[in-house]
Amino acid sequence: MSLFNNQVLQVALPLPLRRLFDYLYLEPTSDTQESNKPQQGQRVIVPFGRQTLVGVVIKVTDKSEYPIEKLKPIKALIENESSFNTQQLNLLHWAADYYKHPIGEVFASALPGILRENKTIAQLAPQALVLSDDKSVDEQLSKNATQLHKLLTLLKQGTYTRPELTSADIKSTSIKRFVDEGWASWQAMPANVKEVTPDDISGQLSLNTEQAIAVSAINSSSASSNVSSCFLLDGVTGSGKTEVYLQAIEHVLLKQQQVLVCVPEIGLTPQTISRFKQRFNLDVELWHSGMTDKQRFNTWYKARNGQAKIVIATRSGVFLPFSKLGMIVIDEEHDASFKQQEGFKYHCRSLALYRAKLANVPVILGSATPSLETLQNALVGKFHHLELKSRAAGSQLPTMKLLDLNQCRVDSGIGEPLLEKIKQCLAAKQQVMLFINRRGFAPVLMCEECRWLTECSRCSSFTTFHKSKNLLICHHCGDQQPTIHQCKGCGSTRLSTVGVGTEQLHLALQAAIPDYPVIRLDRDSTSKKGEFDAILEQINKGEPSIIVGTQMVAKGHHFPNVSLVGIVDVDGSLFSSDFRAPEKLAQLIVQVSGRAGRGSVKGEVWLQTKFPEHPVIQDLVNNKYSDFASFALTEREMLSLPPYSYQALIRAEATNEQYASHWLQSISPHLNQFNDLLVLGPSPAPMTKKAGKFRHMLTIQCKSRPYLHKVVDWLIENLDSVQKDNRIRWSIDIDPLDLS
DNA sequence: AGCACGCCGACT
DNA sequence: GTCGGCGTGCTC
Repeated sequence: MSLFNNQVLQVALPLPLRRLFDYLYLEPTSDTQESNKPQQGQRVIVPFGRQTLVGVVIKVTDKSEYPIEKLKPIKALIENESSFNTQQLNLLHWAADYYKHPIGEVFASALPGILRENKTIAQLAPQALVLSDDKSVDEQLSKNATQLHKLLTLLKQGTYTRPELTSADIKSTSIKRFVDEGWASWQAMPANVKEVTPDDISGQLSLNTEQAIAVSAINSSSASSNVSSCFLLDGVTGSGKTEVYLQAIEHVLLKQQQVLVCVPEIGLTPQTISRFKQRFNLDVELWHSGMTDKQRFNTWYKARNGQAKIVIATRSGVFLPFSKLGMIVIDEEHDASFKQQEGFKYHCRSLALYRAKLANVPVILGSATPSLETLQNALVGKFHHLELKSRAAGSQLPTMKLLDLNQCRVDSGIGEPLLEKIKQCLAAKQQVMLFINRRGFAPVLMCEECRWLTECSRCSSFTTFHKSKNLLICHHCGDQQPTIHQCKGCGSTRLSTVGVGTEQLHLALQAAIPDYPVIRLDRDSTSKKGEFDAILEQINKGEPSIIVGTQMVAKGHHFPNVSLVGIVDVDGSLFSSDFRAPEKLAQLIVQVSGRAGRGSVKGEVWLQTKFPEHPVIQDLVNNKYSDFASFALTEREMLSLPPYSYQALIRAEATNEQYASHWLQSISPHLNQFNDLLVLGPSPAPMTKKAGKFRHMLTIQCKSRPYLHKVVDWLIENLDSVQKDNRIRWSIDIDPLDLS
């Protein structure tokens, strides 16, 4: 069957299927209709089974693997232009391939929600009020209609969106009058790309030597456009990282390019935004999940037409359609929220590095506590390491105290000396903050007498106590042993679990210290909108109180009256089944140290432990983060853990507990054909929230990243034929951060 | 993922 | 006798 001029479109649909679907594109026959040549990246409406979907054209060709007579024609091209620029198309293909994720979902996740529907970009474009050519407005306006004259004067200068008019104190009745009389009309906002001049920038701070070196290193890299560079801006709290960002950004803006600033989910605070707005008299746009569809579209639109000079975004900002991207900044680059945990499990930092390479522009990764991955890249010279070691005058570090829980009475996880200290602080009208790591909590069985811990006999990690099954399970290799009741070191029967339950802490404190409020701050207590702000406001009153929180409190918020910080569950991190737990703990400690003791009172940070002589504990108390990091890197290298190896994790989910682990077990033998792989598991993951679903996982580890990817590609290609079982839901996580 | 078809249990 | 449970299979 000949297709004449008609073409086949390979279309990516928003489905969890790792394939494209072919459709016919029938050339419009009528001469009156303008011929829209389909092209890559264009959105199309297609019939799919009984439903109608919005897809993205991936390839335009003239043949199909599928019987051509069975192909359906597309319903329509949504518009006559691609929804993605070349850089995005390249990025998204790479991302789908690297993360082994269905390409349709990858493309869908890079579109603002509203464009996943049958709507054209033009019809959604922000509307601006434009003065009509008719010059008679002046005559028709009565002299004393001051409100109307005010609007007229504005419109003679340019076009304005409704919010802009509102903020210029224009009454909506005035606007209505102009539209009704035909003096002005709403039109799709023209690309209003203004040239950035030095006048748009004000309030630069003077730099110290380290900052100046950093700024000039970054600026000279973006000056020579053929060298793309990545910088690790490694600066302690208060060392002025933001000023370095701002001055590097300034340089890029003056070249008339755009800047993307990625921040952690909770990092988008009003303080951050206002710092940018104060410095730059330009469009600073936002991009995060709390925005409405319309707001998100507007940011997307302005990134695309070049009007947005700076976009401050959470992780998905890396997909925005910048027309002239000049630099990417990833602030707090170690933050785990840059990795998406659900669905398309990409890491914003990795995609930013690739995108910057495509655009030939620099990336700045900023942190006071760089991830070991990033630090390793700096060590081997892949990233330029810029260090800011001197901190601004006036801020002093808090004192670190180790509380040996073997030496005191402990009640509900709080050692008596800490409880006393808490009471003292409250009496002195100060605030106390207590941290607890709820995530990744896995109880390890420990001997109370000699502090021996239950170890896995097959690998060097500790086993997790599963009370319900009465088993000791190694979450690293999946090995299961019956629970022991006697210590293998000294024979004692006094075995207990390491780590504190979280729920009781809040209650126990309330009971122990009834005269002061105990404020809980975590995901559970702040799920509703506005709740978080209300709690923050209460804390900011500065009245004596105890704040109990997870890591989310440590980031970005300044509580001026906190003088004591307690980290309740240090041991849980030391013996966690997650090899990254000590790294996270070290980052947390540095972060909370920046929170304790602002103003006149010198702060204290207390760490509670039953293992005061543990090398990691000693390192954390006595040394800087950089010392801890190099120690930790050595250990990772010895154990061949990331970043000295690469991991892919297969998660399987089923309604029956056995299905998932059996299925994964049957996968393992097929991996024997590949050499130099370490296959760990299957091991159980903690139960999902959805009742009745059981999850297990299998980790594949390899020293070569390309080889690991080859293996995973083979698996995906063959999983269904080799091990067909549709009672199983499986997913792949490349470079997993959360091993639970 | 949807959305159908399909074959067995407790309802008017 | 039907409504509806979710197992199975397909979508260009």
